[in-house]
Amino acid sequence: MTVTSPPEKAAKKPKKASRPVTRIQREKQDLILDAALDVFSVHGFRGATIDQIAEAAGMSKPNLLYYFPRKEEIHKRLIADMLDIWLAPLREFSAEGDPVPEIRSYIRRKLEMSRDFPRQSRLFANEMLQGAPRTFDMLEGDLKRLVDEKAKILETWMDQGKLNRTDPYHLIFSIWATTQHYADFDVQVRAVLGPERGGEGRFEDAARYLENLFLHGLLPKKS
Amino acid sequence: MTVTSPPEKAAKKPKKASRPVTRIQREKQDLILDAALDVFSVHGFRGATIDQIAEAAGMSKPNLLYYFPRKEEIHKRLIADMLDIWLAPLREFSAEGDPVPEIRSYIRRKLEMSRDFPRQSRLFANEMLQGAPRTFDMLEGDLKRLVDEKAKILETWMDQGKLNRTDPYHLIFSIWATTQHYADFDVQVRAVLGPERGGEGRFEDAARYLENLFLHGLLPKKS
DNA sequence: CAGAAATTTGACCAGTTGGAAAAAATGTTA
DNA sequence: TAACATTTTTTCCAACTGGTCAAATTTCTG
Repeated sequence: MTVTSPPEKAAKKPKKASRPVTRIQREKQDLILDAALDVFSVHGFRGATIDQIAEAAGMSKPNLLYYFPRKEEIHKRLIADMLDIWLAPLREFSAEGDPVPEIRSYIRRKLEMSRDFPRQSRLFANEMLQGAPRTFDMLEGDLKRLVDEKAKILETWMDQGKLNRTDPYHLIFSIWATTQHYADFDVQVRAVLGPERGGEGRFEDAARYLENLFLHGLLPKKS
Repeated sequence: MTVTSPPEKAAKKPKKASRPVTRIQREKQDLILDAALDVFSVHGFRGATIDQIAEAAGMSKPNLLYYFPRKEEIHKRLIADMLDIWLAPLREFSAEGDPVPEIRSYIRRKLEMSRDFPRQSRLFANEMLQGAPRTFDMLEGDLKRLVDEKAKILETWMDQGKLNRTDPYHLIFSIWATTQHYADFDVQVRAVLGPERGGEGRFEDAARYLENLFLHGLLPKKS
């Protein structure tokens, strides 16, 4: 059973000696990425269209495709940029300090990310909901290693009696979940809090509540 | 400037005396809804196609459209069904009991929902990420009222010294966030836990961890 | 300013999408 | 089983989709 050789995928793209990236290129690429973040973070990869992104970026579709030859290219780039920003707080989580300030500031930082980069959070959430088709390797690799490392730090603190003995992985999950909630479920949070309490102050309220929850729990000490 | 009268939208649909729904209708509708839940929960409304759903349901597109004349109809129905299931645990949250068993069982129940109805959770998450275009009224209405009511119960317990004084709204958010995380971010949870700890047992681990966190926090009592 | 390089545009295309219409097939029931 | 209602399939459509291509325009550089 003979088979005609499959059509070679146009080898990588020439990119002759990769030209030095002009001012216009940087500007337009940033414009596109910003617009694409708006669209992808709301509609996911499948639900977003190049036309939508081009319109949001104020340019024609072929013009956009001049900078990013395919839709997936833009998405890949956004995911990579996002992961960098997103994992920074966890990377800073250090064995040096004491658990209280360390955990407290980790929560603060993650909450600030939700406040300042909500679109990135939603982009990531969308990717997870879809089963991480373009991120799975990274989750199993870099992320797992990073979490394993930080979990060990937490366990050390538990051994030293500085923290209640508990599952360090689920501890990390619960910090992720509670902080990212304010970006991913923003509409719900606002709707439930109503106009008065749903303003910018909600992040300060959340920070105070979460610090308290994570450090002391809900039950009075002398229970 | 005269304008031709706009084309009347085909008045509602006759549905002559709404026929009594046959056996086949029920069966096929359930089949479609199940398939649609698979697709919508992963790709969101925009990202899902009728073809995909029809294929997943094992029928042709026009056949599917015979039961649900438009895509949005299916989605609307799924959202309504989901909200019913999803809010049941909160409705059961009662002022009668004591805070400890009440909160503990709320967490358990929400976690069981994430385990048993992950697709519904993701459908809801998708809707929130998109800014709740088809759910917003419900969030501001029914949901807000329900949460207001339960927040009052929590405040009563705080007044009685049975709970630490803290923000009851953010308390509810944190329970939602931590429990739904196991459905919405399932891939991530599994990837990070690895093959051994990422099995079915992860829900039991999570339940134990979360009960502990919410009741006692992370710091040892005699801090 | 001329020429080259970079950027933008308009026309186009094949495949997909949500959906309509009518004919064909299959139940249901008197 | 004939007459009727329900269900399914076939065919079709206009709009949208991701993407190509060559020509036109703009920007940069000597």
